[in-house]
Amino acid sequence: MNSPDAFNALCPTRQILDRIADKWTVLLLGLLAGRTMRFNELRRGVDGLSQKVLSQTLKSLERDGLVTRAVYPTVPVTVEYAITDLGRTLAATLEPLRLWAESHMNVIEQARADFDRRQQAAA
Amino acid sequence: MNSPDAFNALCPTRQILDRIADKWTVLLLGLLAGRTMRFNELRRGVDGLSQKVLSQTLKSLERDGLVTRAVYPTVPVTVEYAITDLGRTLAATLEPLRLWAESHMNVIEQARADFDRRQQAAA
DNA sequence: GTCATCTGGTATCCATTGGAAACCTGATGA
DNA sequence: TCATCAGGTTTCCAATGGATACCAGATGAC
Repeated sequence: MNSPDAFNALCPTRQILDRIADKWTVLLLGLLAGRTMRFNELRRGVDGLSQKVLSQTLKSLERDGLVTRAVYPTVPVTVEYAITDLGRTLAATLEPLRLWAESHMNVIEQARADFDRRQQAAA
Repeated sequence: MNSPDAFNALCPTRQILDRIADKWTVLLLGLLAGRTMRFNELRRGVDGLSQKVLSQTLKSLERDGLVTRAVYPTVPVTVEYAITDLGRTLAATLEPLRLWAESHMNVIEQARADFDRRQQAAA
């Protein structure tokens, strides 16, 4: 048995990395790490996330054992999504990513402006 | 000026998160954190990454100030990509992600098998 | 009685993206 | 004279993404 290696396209970790290195996953697990939430609540919490993609993303998170899905036969139906212990370990890994983006926003925007100006000058 | 918030679709951090939460970015910065590398060297290092996408990804990493690109007029031409200090802070944030994928591979695969079996049983 | 509303989805359609493969330049070696 | 190298760009097709419409089933407003 070979050791896991995400640099190898055939290693299962590659596909796992593909799923977890995803902006919607980062944001959804960020919310669910705080508390259990309902479908439309998640949708409202993550601006710009369509119903279709939310549904797909939650399904794959559930399949991977990162969240659980509970249906309550109320009217209208209530569906609650909760993070699992495994999901919590991933959320702890993903949170720094969101925080990095937020704290380096200005530096990145400056770098982009500089790059674009150089490109402009070269043309 | 509002504080950065990746949950808001219009915040620049959302777009930044979209770029950094990407499997190719994780793997490329993982390699470049080790040492400066050439174009085809990176391609060989990241199995399954096409030339087109490598070129695009490197270009956006350069624009964001995460890597630098140096061209040497040898024959054939030599192009070296090096990580920047800013890129190094991101690489440090992304590495745990790759390690998480590698260390939880078995748990995830087990969860998937369980899920699929339950789905099968329900059908 | 009838219509609009709620939830948690699917179904459909089109635009964007991704990957595979071919092509390109320009010099060099067989 | 032809193949080869690096570092791309171009082209083509398949897969994904997002916007929108639709669905069930009950409930509340009118």
